[in-house]
Amino acid sequence: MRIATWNVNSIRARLPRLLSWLERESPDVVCLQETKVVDELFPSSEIESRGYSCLVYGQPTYNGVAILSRHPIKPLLRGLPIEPDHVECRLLAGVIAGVSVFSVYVPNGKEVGSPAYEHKIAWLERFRGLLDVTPSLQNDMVICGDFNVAPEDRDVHNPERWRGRLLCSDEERRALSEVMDLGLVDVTRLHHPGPGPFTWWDYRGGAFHRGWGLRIDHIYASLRLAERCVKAETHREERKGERPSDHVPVVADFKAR
DNA sequence: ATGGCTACTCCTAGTAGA
Repeated sequence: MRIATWNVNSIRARLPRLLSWLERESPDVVCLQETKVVDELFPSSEIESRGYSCLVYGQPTYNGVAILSRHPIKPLLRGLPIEPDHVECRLLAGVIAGVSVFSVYVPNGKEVGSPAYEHKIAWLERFRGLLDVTPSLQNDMVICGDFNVAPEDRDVHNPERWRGRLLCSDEERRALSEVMDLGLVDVTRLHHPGPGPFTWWDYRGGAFHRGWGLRIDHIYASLRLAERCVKAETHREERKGERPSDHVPVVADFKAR
């Protein structure tokens, strides 16, 4: 089973690239973030014609998550329970072939210490609370997404320059590690000691060309599922060429039980 | 490096992203 995650930075802007990538890589499951579109305008028919079902949870302009699958999807969750009045489409989950699949888009945080930053930390804490009562943790579960956190220095092209800054601050890393401590495995790290592989490069300043990347997109598997992970990679070629997202896909392969 | 992209929208200029 091939499971992927990709922050596409607008599903409509990225549709041609997504479709050709789907045909080339044939993932079984794809978790998308930053789709930036309401559900009625999600390009479901184009994706379904390539053999995928779509589970979507979107809003105009901002955020938006989706799960594409070659196998039937049983919807599980849309958003964090008890969301405040301000709705943000950042979490979607479904069950696919016995695996609980989560697509998450963690808030960016804007600036260390800002209200947006506090919201990011609180969001991770609430997410932890949700997972803590999820029985799937003991079974087959995968949490894919843009976590907007580079967990360690080896996830950063220049750790000294980034130290303490947004995406790398101690508080963000601690909030994420408390989620991981519930019993999740970073499957990329099973196969790559680092530095990298990076998943995001700023659009500005030729960051990709200069190698100024971060690893902020992750595939986290429950202990039981992680045992079956035989391969994990990033598709950095998707950062090249015509109209790329600023993120690239992360792809993991799991052997059958 | 922190600018100097990119994509969005009921303000094509202002906001957000990371």
